[in-house]
Amino acid sequence: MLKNISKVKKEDISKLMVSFSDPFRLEIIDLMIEGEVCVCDIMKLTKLSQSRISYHIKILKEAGLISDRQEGRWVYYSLKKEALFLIKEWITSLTDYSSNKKRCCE
Amino acid sequence: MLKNISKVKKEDISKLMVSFSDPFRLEIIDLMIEGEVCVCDIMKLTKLSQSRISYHIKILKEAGLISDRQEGRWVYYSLKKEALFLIKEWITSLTDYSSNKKRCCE
DNA sequence: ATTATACATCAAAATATTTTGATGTATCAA
DNA sequence: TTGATACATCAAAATATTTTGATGTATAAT
Repeated sequence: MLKNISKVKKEDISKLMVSFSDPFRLEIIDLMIEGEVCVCDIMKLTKLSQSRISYHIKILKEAGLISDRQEGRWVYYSLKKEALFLIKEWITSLTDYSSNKKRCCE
Repeated sequence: MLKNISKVKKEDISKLMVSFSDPFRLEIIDLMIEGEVCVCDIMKLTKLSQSRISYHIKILKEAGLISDRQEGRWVYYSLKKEALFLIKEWITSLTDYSSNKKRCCE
């Protein structure tokens, strides 16, 4: 079972996956691929309201997917590579270990 | 942006990610790593109710993460490798293309 | 035919997430 | 010190998801 084949904790994966489960969060994540963005950037590029963006940012932050860096009045958000690698590792363990064993043949 | 670096459609990813966003679905997915399982297997191994399992199975099926095969009264569910690879490809494009560019230096 | 098993589906209730608009806080510029 | 900007947070409303228990359908065994 997965709990045994991957070092990654299920609760961590679940939270990270929640990050990706919302289309607006995917949009925000998209914007972060190119590098740091502030809430104001996201506002300009997506037409989402400020508090709405802050809400989604909070979800991403609590999942551990993004980090923040304040610079004056601005807060710059960016993707945490380590979190991306964690997911990659997890999905890799899924693809590597998942079996095609049929029930009829065991 | 991601829409340009990955062939994978954002709606597909979002739906697949929803599959992983629920801890009970993660448990069910876990059981499928070893091969096919029926609802009755999941009932025995997780103590979730039958209709509850069927509900989650439906989500996984509609996301395209699992396939089903009927054999008599039983329906066997298993992970679709192609879906797993789709996610892997997508997360790989994220890790490969995401930049550490800081706002101060552009 | 009748009954049991395996599972799907449904409607209602319970619960959780998301959105909105208002207000709060910190930083900075005039 | 006043006003503007950038963002966080909050409570209420809107919306979506999940759970439950009941019922339905197909298969198979008696």
